Amino acid sequence: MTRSTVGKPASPVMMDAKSHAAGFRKARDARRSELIEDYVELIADFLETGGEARQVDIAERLGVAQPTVAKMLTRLSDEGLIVRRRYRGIFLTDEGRALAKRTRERHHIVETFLAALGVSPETARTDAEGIEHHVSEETLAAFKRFIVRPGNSSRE
Amino acid sequence: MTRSTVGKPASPVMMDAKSHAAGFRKARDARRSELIEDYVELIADFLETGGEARQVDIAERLGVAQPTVAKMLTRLSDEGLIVRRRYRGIFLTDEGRALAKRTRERHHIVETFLAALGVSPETARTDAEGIEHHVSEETLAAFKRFIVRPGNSSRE
DNA sequence: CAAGACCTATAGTAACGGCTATATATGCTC
DNA sequence: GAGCATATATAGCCGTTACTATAGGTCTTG
Ligand SMILES: [Mn+2]
Ligand SMILES: [Mn+2]
Ligand SMILES: [Mn+2]
Ligand SMILES: [Mn+2]
Repeated sequence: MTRSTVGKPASPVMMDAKSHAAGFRKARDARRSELIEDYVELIADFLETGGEARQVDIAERLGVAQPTVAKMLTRLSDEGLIVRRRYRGIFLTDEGRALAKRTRERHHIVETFLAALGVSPETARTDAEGIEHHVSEETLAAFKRFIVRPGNSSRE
Repeated sequence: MTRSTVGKPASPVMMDAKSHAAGFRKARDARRSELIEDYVELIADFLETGGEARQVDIAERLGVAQPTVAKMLTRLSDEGLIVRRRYRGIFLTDEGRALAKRTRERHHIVETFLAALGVSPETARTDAEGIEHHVSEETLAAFKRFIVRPGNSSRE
């Protein structure tokens, strides 16, 4: 419609539509992998803290019902990230282990960064749980730099 | 590390299950409001940059199909955030406008923060689109502090 | 004012992620 | 080894967010 902007008070211009859409798309993609990442990371936690990764344990940790976990595990299994051994627990494939490693490192960096920024440990933990999935490599690098030398991150 | 037990190679302990679950729950809740926030913010952008907020425009910006927008708008309308005027575009209710304001401020702070941290404008924009929805008030305050005085964020 | 362009609505489908209820398999204990 | 407790699987439901295809309005323009 582009009605003639005569007396209008300097309306700022929106960003390029294509870039905007690309940003939203990326966020949607991240949303789709959030759960997978959390599951794989959690399973790795269980396995490496000496315990087994059983459905009931995972369900309790995530705060969801056991059948919800069962269904999700089918998806993880379909994607080749885990192996299920009935009544023996869940195990990670090589691919799953690799994803868990990356994911956990990223999670740790995000949480540590928030704490370094002055956020309380409790909030850092909570916020990191969601933020982690939307942090690009570049931003992650910036977080790392800040953790090492707070205050030296951007000023040249 | 608690290397008390013999043989076993220092298995660290997982955090409290209840807190863990609470964190996941909060992230899930945030996920449910992500879309609503993005829509309302985007509609406000359209309206305040002199244009109209039409379904086709919104669809293009978000990178989704028009019927997807139509359905989502029904939800926004049901929740009292918008008013639809056929062929005249979408308008925000008072409640919608209030949500848009909060959301946009938060978005802006997150993006500005990332840039201040040394992240490229492009990446800052992209990452902020996802991160914004998972940033608590406390973290937002920390971001603001950093923007004002980079490097002075974590001192008491 | 009629045609066509453009916008919106609706129908039908699918994947995902959650739930409850219930069936079945396994492991433990006596 | 039988019984019971526990873990897992399955069925069926729902809401959300996407899609395509298509029908139906409205606006503009020749
Ligand atoms: Mn995580
Ligand atoms: Mn997470
Ligand atoms: Mn936003
Ligand atoms: Mn967003």
